[in-house]
Amino acid sequence: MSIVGPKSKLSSINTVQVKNLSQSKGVLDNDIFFNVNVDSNQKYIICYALGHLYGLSDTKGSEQEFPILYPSWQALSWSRNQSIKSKSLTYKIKRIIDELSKLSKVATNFIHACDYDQEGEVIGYNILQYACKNKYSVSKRAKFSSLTDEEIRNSFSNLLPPNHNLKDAGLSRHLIDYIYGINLSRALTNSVKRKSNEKNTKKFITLSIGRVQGPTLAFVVEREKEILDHISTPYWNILAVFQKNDRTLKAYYFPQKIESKDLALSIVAECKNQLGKVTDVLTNKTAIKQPYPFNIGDLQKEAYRVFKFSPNYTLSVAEKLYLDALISYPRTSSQKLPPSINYTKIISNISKMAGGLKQDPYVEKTENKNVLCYSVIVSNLLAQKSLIPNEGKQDDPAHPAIYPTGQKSKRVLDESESKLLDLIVRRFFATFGKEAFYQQVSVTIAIKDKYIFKSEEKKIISEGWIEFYRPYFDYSGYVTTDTLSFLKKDDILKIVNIESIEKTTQPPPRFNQSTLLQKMEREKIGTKATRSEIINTLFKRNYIYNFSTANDSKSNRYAPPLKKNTATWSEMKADKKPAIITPSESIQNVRLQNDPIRIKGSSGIRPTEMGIALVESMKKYVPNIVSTSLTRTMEEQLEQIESGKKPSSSVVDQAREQVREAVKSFSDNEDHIAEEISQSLQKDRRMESISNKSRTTVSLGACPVCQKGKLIVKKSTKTRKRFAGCTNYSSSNCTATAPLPSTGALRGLKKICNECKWPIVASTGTNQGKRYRWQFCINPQCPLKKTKK
DNA sequence: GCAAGGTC
Repeated sequence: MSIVGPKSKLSSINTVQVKNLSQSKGVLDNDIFFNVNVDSNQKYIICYALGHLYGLSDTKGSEQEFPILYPSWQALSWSRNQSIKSKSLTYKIKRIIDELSKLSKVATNFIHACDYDQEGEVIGYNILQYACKNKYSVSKRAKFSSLTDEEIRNSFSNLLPPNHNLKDAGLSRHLIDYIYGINLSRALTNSVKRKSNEKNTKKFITLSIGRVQGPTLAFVVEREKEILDHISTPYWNILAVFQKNDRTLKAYYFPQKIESKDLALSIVAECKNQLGKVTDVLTNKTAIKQPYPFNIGDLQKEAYRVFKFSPNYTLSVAEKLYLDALISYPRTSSQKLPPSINYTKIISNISKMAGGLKQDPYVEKTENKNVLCYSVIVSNLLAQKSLIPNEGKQDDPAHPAIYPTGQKSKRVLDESESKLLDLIVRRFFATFGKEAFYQQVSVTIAIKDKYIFKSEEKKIISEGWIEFYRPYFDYSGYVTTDTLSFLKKDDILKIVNIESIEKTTQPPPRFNQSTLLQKMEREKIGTKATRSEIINTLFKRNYIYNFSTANDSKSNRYAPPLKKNTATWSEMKADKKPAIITPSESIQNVRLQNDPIRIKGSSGIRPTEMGIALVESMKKYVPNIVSTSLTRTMEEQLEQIESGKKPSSSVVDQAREQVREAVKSFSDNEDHIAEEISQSLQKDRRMESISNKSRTTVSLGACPVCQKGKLIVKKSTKTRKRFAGCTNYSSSNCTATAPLPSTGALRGLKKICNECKWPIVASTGTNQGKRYRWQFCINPQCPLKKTKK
């Protein structure tokens, strides 16, 4: 038998030729096992894994003392923390493990054919050890990197012994991440829990930190510090408007940035009412290369840019498209498209799938004639002499870049799915297109032979691939009609207007989800498949939040107190314990800072007070965990394990020792840490409640029970569902409540029910895609409702 | 239940 990695691999093994499955019917689960003939006299039963089937866990039953330094491998289907969402996955894992252990009893040989990398080695190792009962050392290893017939056949006829070093490196990675992550997360959570027990506040939160979470959060905190520390300094530009005959053009004084106002004003005065002379007109033609095919990171960045999809959302939508066989495997880092995927076939298939289908949203859109529909692009491409994609440097041992399969969808895709698929299809087309060109005109104008003004503009002169990618190409920075090329050298121009413009230096921009992801990629933390998830975790933990400035039309979301010179920030600089803020002071701060205009910098991700407090505490007590150096040194050591220069035990023991020390310094300073974090937590909560109050509450009408309060829409802290409750709940214990529909807009109608006097409410709903409105008495006990029955 | 890493 042999075990390959993900199920997606089987489709390529299929190309080796999957033999008739009937012979195994009734014996083997055909969903899981495949009978394969690799060469004439060898038969294999092939099975796929679903990523990891086993995971590290606090050893069952025996409660290990904290910190947990010796976790053990358990089947993932047994672990308790499976969310409802992944129940079917848990079930599948269980089935695969069961089937594998049954089959392993009668198998004669074992071949490990997962990805030939650390994680792949561990996946297969665990299956061979636990499901098949200690078969790793007797197993053989198939090593192939590209999934071609030839390579797979080759690897099966040249099987290798298992790579113990690779396996050890992989197991160590798991152990180190677990030991650091679980123990420090628990230490954090517990310290805050103890603190809140003291104060008798029952609210309980989960905190977490890890090798990737830590540095990622630190990136956001450091950037925020840079922004708030930024001192704006003024500088000046000089803008002149020149005229020749009836045409005008704008040009900036060069060098553009002028540090002193006096200098700027004197230049303006010198140039006023003078004539300008064109000293140079330069015309350049530059190519705009075709884009690379998408890997997952590039897709996430592009989908963020054009649709504002979060990276995590993009991955989830791409996954759906993949499971429906509309695109290839999305979790890839490759920017390459091997010819074996058959470009021509895919391209012509896309043309077939186009004909007015959902997949080609532009086919009949008359309002946007500039966007080409698939069939036009396809005939365009097929008419080309050759089809060669413009590939990027990045590669992936296991998968090619993301490409559309050209298959028709069997179901109606929702809006996001259609959008993402269209993006992938057009990107795929674009990589095969012709180079585009723009023309750049640069004009230099001199006044009194002394003052230089420059103007330049770019115009696309040959669209090439951009034609295919039109709805998504970023045209900003290009002009559609040029305003400069009419100029010739030695032309004399009149100055129509000249003025100095005051500007100020700007702090660096805040990260958004896309740029944070790029930062993680650059720093090489996390993996292609997990980065976006980790950003999501930081949001979930309330370490970071999206902040929009007043300039953004979108919601002015809750902005926690963060201002230079508040206790937290001065503390950050002085590296000492924060001063206690008196309630009145902090409320004032809150009000001031809740006004988004008061917060410096651009829209984007900001750390919450808790996120800042966490990074600051960790910097003091476990600096490793918020620095990329942990990943760096870990990777160096894993390499040494892999090359046999170091035993894994010494590396893992070192991690154990470090965590033991960290946990100790943590408990020695627990009071400080807990104090800082719970204070920050309270600040964040206060902010949230203030911003909740400032957010418009939806009033449904007067409370019929206490007659004094109003019924408003509230959100249950437990179920997160909304319900109607009385505003006097906290002040005079009015417990009037009523259930509300979970979706749709709600509005009080200022009408009351004739029968029970409860408010009548209007709501909107959708039924089979159609919107409708309805009105109802919200009292669940209304007599009218009973008589109807 | 907390990590990070696979994947349906």
